[in-house]
Amino acid sequence: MAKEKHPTRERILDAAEELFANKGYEGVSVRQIMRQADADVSLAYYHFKSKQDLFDQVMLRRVEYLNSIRLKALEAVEERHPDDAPSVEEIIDAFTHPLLDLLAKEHDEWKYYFQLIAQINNSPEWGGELMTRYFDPLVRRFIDALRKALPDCDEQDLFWSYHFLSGALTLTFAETKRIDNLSGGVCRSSDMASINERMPAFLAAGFKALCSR
Amino acid sequence: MAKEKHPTRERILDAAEELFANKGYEGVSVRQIMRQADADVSLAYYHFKSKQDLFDQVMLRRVEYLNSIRLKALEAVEERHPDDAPSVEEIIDAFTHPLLDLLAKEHDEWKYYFQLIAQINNSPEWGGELMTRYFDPLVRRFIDALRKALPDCDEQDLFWSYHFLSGALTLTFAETKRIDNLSGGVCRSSDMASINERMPAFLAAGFKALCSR
DNA sequence: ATAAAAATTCAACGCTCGTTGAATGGTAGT
DNA sequence: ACTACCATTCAACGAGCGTTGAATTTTTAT
Repeated sequence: MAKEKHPTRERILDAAEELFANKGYEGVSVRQIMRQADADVSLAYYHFKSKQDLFDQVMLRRVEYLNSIRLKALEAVEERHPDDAPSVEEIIDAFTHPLLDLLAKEHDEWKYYFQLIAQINNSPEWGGELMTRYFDPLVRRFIDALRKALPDCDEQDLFWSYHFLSGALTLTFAETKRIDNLSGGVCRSSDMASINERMPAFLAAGFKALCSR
Repeated sequence: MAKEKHPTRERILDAAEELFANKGYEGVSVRQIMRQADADVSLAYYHFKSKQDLFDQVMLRRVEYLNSIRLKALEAVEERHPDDAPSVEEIIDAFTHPLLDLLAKEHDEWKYYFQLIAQINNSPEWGGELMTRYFDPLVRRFIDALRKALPDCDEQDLFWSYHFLSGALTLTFAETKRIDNLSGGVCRSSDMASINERMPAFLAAGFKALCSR
């Protein structure tokens, strides 16, 4: 496993990320995290202020990079269309593709982070606030782009469409293997290439259907 | 509040349902549940075998009724089409409408149960297994109906489409208020009528787009 | 080599956790 | 009135919780 490559602080973040993703914030103790990180319990409180702070740092570690690559993907699409508006599908693809590509890598570096986001997005307690805090500016940027691509779209239709998109995307992150059972092995939760092929088309059709009623 | 109407066992289930939905299974203690149910801690272990059993009974209490009304809705749609196949939108509507109607009631009887389902569906740990156990027969029935409505659809496209549907639907259950913030008040998470108007059309367009590529 | 700073270890705090067993009250049938 | 039986209360168990302070080792800078 060669765990000793990383400095302690990162090993703690790695362990916390994986365990929070699997069991939820309350389902994991600091002691369990530090056991997995192979370090003394009190080191958690040397490197972080509290369990909650550790959780926050797990979230923050990756969120900026995530937002930056998604913004770049959107800007690239827009630069490809200096005159007209990009298609709905292109915009949605810029929103989802960067994430699914990270998940498609053979190592698990991003897997647990996205599982965590899936849980947060669907948590009545923290879902609204955390997702807003971390992703709102980027999401507004994408919705602006979609509004331009669908100039006659009612605002409610636009936001509800994004809501459906968000649900479909984050359930994909959870990788619960439900679809593996349901499909009898025809589909696999971890098969991001298949999702990449299908999700933007599926969602773009939904946007267009709602916004041109 | 007039809590004393219900027998103890139901009061415990009510309290557990609400607290599990808000904080997750591990985020709530049996003591908290019994405090909210206004009963002694040990009564939890008189009426239920363990905390896990209490959770299971919370799930089981409503799942049969849920499956029965959704099956009836599908059968009603099919009876309306004795010769041809029902439309994709009608089938999806039968899948979602009964649930959203329960959520639309002014009291909160069903709210917490659906929030719980939203969390479970997106939980890497239990999501696949629990959802499969409780909803698989019904879901297979609906997918069969959709397959008939989309006879040329590839199996992978069909299952992935259902996956996107499931994500969109369960995020709606979570009622995280994220869309309230994002839309600046234009949309409200609790506005099931608005979702009822839009979700079947959105998802049906997605199914059709994927299945006729 | 030495002093300062960073990282790690050890022991412990008060508290809550899930769970249990034994004692008590209430209610129905005889 | 007596007896079962169902429902509830009370007290407690060992274990694990988040967190802290002080002592110790390791690294860095002079």
